[in-house]
Amino acid sequence: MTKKFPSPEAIAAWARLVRVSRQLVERTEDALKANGLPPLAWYDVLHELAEAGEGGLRPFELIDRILLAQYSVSRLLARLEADGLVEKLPVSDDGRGQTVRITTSGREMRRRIWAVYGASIADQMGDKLSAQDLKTLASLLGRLRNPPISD
Amino acid sequence: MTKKFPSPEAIAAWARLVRVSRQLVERTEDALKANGLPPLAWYDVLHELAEAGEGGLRPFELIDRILLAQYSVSRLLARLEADGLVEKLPVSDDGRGQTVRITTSGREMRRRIWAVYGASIADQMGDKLSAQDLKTLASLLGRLRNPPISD
DNA sequence: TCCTTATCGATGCAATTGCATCTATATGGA
DNA sequence: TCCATATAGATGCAATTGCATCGATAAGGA
Repeated sequence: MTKKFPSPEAIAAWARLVRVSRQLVERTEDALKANGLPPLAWYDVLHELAEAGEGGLRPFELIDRILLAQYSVSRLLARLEADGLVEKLPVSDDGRGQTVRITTSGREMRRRIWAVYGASIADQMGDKLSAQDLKTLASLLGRLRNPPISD
Repeated sequence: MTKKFPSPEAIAAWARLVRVSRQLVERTEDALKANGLPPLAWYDVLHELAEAGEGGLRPFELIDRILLAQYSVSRLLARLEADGLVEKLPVSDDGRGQTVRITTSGREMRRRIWAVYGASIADQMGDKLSAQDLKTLASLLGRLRNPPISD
């Protein structure tokens, strides 16, 4: 960690970034709760698994994609399985592991969550900034990532 | 909640925003932990109280400034008090309430946290974007806020 | 004054999270 | 083959969080 201090612009941008993202996520979580739906993290997993298709994903692959701790994923999957939204299959060539696949009702739940989640994104982002501004925003944010995304 | 779907640009910007802010905050929290310092939330409170000066702040005023639930603030203040970083004073004209004031060691702790926090902001934001880009970013984010900030 | 309602802050309890560690299997070298 | 080490995933326990509610004081109207 370099020993130095941030510019006023960096501080202002940081504060905005942290505040705004918290507010947006919170509003979305509230909307989900209000509709009796599970938290965003569930969507993230269901989304990744839906993308992965029939082959499913190993839990450790999921850890890379959604950024959660190993134990968080382990428990999240246990809850999803208990709700019948995913199924765990033993994997032939690695006795330690398993493959997680989304079920039909998992896909159904994903759709129901998206109805609320997508609307929340539209309300909170699409309605506030033009397509051009959204691209600029994404690009600037991409440069903050680690590793940065140039696009 | 309007029933509609977000544009691809809105989805991309949302994903970036959520991911990047999570990553940045996480790295900062890790840096604090690595230096044996308390979480960011402590800094937020100490910062607000330092700004407020001798008069201190009522807990409910703190709730407005840092966006935390009432019970979170109540417990956070209890921990800060237990660590001698803040002190609670009865308030004369309202028997229900109290005034919270930062102590000398609270100011000291704030400085120590800032040494790490500020460096993290500089590393993660100041070094990645120009002052102009940081202003653009803050401005775009401001328009996502509720209520929006025009600047 | 009395009563109803609102506000301030704390807290019991259940659920969730974080940390450390565990079990089981895999891998690679002697 | 045997052993040391690494990786996959689960879990016990303590700390933290979220929800609901509580106790206490305040405010406002009848």
